[in-house]
This record gives sequence, C-alpha cells and structure tokens, in this order.
Amino acid sequence: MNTDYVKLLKNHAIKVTPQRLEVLRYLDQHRTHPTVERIYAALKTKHPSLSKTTVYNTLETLKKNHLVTVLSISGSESRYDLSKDLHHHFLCTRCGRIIDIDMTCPNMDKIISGGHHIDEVHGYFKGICSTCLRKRGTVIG
Amino acid sequence: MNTDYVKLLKNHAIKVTPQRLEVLRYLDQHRTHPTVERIYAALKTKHPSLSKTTVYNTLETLKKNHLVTVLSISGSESRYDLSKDLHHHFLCTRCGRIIDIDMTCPNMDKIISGGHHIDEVHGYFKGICSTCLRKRGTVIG
DNA sequence: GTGGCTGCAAATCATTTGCATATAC
DNA sequence: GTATATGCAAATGATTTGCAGCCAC
Repeated sequence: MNTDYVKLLKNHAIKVTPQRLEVLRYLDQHRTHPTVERIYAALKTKHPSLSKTTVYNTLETLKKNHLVTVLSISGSESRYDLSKDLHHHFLCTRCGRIIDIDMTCPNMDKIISGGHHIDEVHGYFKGICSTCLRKRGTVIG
Repeated sequence: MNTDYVKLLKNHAIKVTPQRLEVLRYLDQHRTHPTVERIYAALKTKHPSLSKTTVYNTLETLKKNHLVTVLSISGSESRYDLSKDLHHHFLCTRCGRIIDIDMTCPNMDKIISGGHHIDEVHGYFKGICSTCLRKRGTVIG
C-alpha cells in the first residue's frame, strides 16, 4: 500500500520523503477535502517534527504534478482533493461539509468555442445539504 | 443616474451614505470583477477620507442584500460582481482577466435531485484566454 | 557530494475586530 | 435622538519567504 505512493511519486519524478508519503496517504484515506490545518494536525500526532511549511510545500508539489486539485469553495482557506475524474463540489453552509457532485455539462463546448484554452473547470454549489435539511424538517433555512 | 443608486439602496432598506453610493457606482461602471484593493484605490483619490474597512463593510452589506456576488476564483483575494443574470467566469492565468461566461447547464436538476437546497452556483474556468492565445500564436502555453 | 527538502521563525497579505466619532433618518 | 455607519489602528489567520541544517539519490 505504501509502495503505491512511492511509485506514484517516482512516476512523477518527485523525490520520495516520509512527509510526502504521509500527506499523500492522508489525502488518499480522507476524501473529505481537508484543509492544510487539518492535514497538519492529523499528521503532527504521528510525526511531531512535521512542519506546516512542509505540508504547504508538499501540496504545492503535488498540485504542480496534477496529483491534487485545490478547491477555493470555502473562501478563506484552500481545500485539497486527490485528483481523479472531473467532478464538482457542493458546500453546505450549515454543516460545512463539502460533497462531491458528479455531473457533466454538455454545453461546455460553447466556452471552448469562445476560443479560450481551458485547463481547469470548477463547479461550486452552495446551500443546505440534504442531511441538514432533514434534521430541521424544513427547506426554509 | 445617482438617483438610481439611491433608489436601489432604499428599496433594500439600506441606509444611503456617500460611501455606499460610490462603491455601488464603481461596481456598476467597472464590470471587471474588481478586488477590494482596486475599488478602494480608485475611490480613495476622490474621497481621501474613505476607509478600506468601509469598502469591506459596504460590500458585505450589498452581498447580504444580494446586490453583489463574491467570486473566489482567483484564490487569495475576493472579487466583486454586481448581481444580474446567472453566469460563470473564466480566469486567464496569463493576463489575470476574468471573463464572463454565459452558459446554462441543463443537467443541474440532477443536483437538486440529490436533495440539497442550492443557494449559489459558481462555474469557474481557468486557462488561457483567446486574446492571450492569439498574441503568442500557439495553443501550447 | 550535492541539490533539493525540511522545519523554524519572521514576514506578508487579505480580511476582521474594537472602538470612538460622525451621520442618516 | 438614536441606531447605525465610518474610519483608524490593532488583531487575526492563511499563506509565503528566508535560511540553516538534513536527507534522498
């Protein structure tokens, strides 16, 4: 299992370090779009010498190699997602959870016909998630 | 013309102040999704006593009244857009310009069928705009 | 061995907060 | 007259930077 992460890094010509493996493993095992703070706090317990700077550096490296996607849906802090199929995100403004939205938009070629070269597509939705709606028994927040 | 802004604020029960009128006018006349810094710098020349805090406060008030939309497409700083029809945004990572994208996605009810209550929809696209592409004569950045 | 990585502390930048004064209504 | 807005300075919080020592290759 750890070997997979080693291969992944080597395939991208990224030097293999314990810190990078840990960040990668954390992102793989926690598909909750965590913040830097959360990743750092979680790994710090096992590796007390870990620096937040290293977490930032690692995420930046992974980002450059298209191994993670950065989400700016929650405003003040970035959230990180292991890249996989294109999908979008829903932020529940009540519980703060970010939910994956699988959906493709057939109209998107319209944009490309505008002549722009598109590298990234982000669909951000905000509102109240179904779980929170059920808890209060109303649609009106 | 100024009268329009006065009416707009009064219709939303927002107290009319010179600062608010100026911010509103600026956003109306500069549909470039400006940052707080840009709005502040522009208005500061005419109204030297203007505070950046007031610009923040005003934008927050306008936001609460759904008169402006906040864009978090450019990561570090928020950008402001006078609300009108739903549209999306393209950020050119070469020139920094944010271009309006008019497009609707017919699949969107799928999300609603996920049972979430949606308040906001943001489509963010990033890449190289057509103008920048033409300047360098290649699609490969 | 060496260039790149790590971790610490300090710096930066956008945004928020506290509060005294001023102003809209 | 009163509640609210303004503007200043200080605080906050996420992220970046500088740099000395360390480690992967």
